[in-house]
Amino acid sequence: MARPRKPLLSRERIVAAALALVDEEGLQAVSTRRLAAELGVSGPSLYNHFRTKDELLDAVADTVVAQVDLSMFEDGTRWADALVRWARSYRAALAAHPHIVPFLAQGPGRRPAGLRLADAVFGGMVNAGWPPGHATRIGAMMRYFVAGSALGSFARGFVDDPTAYDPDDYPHLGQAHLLPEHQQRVDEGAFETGLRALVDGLAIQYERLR
Amino acid sequence: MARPRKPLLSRERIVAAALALVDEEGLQAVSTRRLAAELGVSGPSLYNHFRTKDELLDAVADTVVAQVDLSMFEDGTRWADALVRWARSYRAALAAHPHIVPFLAQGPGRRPAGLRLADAVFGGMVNAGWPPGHATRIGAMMRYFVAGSALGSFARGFVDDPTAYDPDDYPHLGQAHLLPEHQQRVDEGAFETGLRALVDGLAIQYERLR
DNA sequence: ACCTGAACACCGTTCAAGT
DNA sequence: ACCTGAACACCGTTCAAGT
Repeated sequence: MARPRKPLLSRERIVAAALALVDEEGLQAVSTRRLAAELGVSGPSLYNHFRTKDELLDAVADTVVAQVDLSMFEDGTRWADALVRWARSYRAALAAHPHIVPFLAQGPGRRPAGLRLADAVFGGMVNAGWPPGHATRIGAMMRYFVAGSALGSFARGFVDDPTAYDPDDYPHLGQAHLLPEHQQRVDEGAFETGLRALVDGLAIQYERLR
Repeated sequence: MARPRKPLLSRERIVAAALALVDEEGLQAVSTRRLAAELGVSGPSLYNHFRTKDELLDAVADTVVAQVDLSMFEDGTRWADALVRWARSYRAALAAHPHIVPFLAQGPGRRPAGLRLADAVFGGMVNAGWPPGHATRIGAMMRYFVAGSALGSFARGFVDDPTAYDPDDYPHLGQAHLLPEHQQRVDEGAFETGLRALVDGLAIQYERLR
């Protein structure tokens, strides 16, 4: 076939196919050959659009982070409410694509959407009266919490098998085998509880600064 | 060579070598052939001791989690102080081996040390008077925060290059290029700030239960 | 510029063969 | 039981060749 008159691929098409594959079958399913096959081309074709597979995954990660709503840092919302709304949007964006989170959580690097996110939360906190050092730590701790919550379900981390929890070894885990079936309620409840606690705790620190 | 009179390998030796390799060169450096070479044997030999590479990594993850101190849940420490001490030990254990965290954060599964940890924190919170549902959420949210903080440095996620942060695009990131060189202070400060906020926020919820 | 097949140096895992 | 080499079906990436 060689070069077609109209390109078969584009960065956008490749990223979309890669994200679909990550979501359906996990990060390890994304091989250059497999991804190329989904797109109807041969493996090396991808290297006309991305220099390495890592650069491709960077682009995938950035489209996920680009979904996070940042408007609350510029529309006059008070800082504590802004953090809550932002954290929910941030978690929703990441939890929709959990298999890319380990990759994405390595930091923004040079990814534009990651940097915009860091810029927005830092700027929002500074404008709300937090000293820069505190603003940095708030951005960091929120990323810890959100990335950790999207990285893997707490509830689904337990096996769905009562015999896995010997009462002699684990006296308090008698109900743990029920966690997987309540996955969404447990994980969202824990996220909301933690988010509430984090923001309440920050409010105490904010008062001390006055 | 075939079978030696005394086994060349053991699960313990394999796990120790794998952990060293993960720490020095990252998870992707741990291939069966490479690991076997470090141990002076051929690749397939590992399959006499572990059924799959994943089972081997499970064992590596479990030795890391086994380092976490759980004594504060049984020595009469009050719940809030116990959570703080536990979280610090938990984070220290994971942050010492950051490359295994994405694997480990998928949940305890059937790993004994992971289950002991879940059992201890849940039992500790229930014994302190938290209702079981709250105790579950506390365990989950602490895992989110600790795993997220150990998964990747916040500070090192930024590139060490002033020109990477165009003021037109990122008006508040003028100092971001300095973050990597203060990595430890920034990350530990953010962890301590977040931990304080989480526990203070939980204390408010605890009061409401009375 | 953008695709191809061939090639290189790797993977995880299975298996028959050796002691 | 526990090691080996050979083999299978994969990897990421490079590169010369094609239009």
